[in-house]
Amino acid sequence: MQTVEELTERFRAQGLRVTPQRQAVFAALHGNDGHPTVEAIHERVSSAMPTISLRTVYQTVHDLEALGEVRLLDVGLGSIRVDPNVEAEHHHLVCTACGRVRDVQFAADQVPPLPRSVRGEFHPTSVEVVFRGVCDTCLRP
Amino acid sequence: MQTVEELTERFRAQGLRVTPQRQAVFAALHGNDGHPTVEAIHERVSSAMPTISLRTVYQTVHDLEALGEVRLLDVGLGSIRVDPNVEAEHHHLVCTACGRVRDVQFAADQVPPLPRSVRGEFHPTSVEVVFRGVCDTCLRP
DNA sequence: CTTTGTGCAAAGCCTTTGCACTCGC
DNA sequence: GCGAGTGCAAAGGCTTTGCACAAAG
Repeated sequence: MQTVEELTERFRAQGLRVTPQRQAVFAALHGNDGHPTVEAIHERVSSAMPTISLRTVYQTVHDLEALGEVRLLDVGLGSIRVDPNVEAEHHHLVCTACGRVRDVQFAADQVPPLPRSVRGEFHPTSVEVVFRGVCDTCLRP
Repeated sequence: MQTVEELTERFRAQGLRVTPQRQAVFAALHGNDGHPTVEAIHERVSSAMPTISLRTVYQTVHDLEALGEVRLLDVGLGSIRVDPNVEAEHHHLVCTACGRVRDVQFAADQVPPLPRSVRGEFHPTSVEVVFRGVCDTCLRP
């Protein structure tokens, strides 16, 4: 994801306004390699800006998604995860014990292609590989 | 998924009771190669048994999952999909236009392995590959 | 000044749950 | 009969939305 300054410019260029609240959300996500829930972003930003509402975070996150600056993941844990890593194609490891989501890269030739059996019948725009299991931290307590 | 009779026996063997409602849910799923939502199963069963409640469908579906007779998928479309195909390992094509989910098989050597970079740090129990895109039916109207 | 963003609270959607009644076993 | 299953309706998460006020451009 881009820096706060870059995002400020992109938002303005799109006719979107930039507020301190939005910049606080930008800052909370920039350089973050986690996959926070909207709630988690809200909590984090709240410490510096106690009146920010969840609504503002949801809207900012959706605007960021529309600009392609984040991806919103639904890994089946109930809440949406915000993934600020959009530069590199990657996939995910989901720990079913702690709910943490971790990125994992695939070598280009390891990304599964659409099987021949359905080529021509389905026109994919993206592939997502999700490994579910237990992370090391949860395995040895 | 197994037949209504087989499921009846398995349920009884587990100390679970078998009611006409549950058998109606079994029947709605057996031999179904779709991925209905709980709501869709409920509607379908309702035509023959108008008083069946959503609660009963949810509970039956969860019991089926506990016995490994169905898989519950969350493909990020809001509702859970019930996948009666548990015999063959397979993956999914999700049409972002109509919401339909279709099975797709991978050759054994095409299923992506956990990348070397994280081996030893994560202990997967399952891999899920989801292709998102548009199905043929939606492409040409 | 116009228009978008914000905060609050209420509503929506899907799923789960409490309770009393029913009915499998 | 005992206890799990059922139906109804209410409650629970998470996300979205209506409204009036605030503030960016």
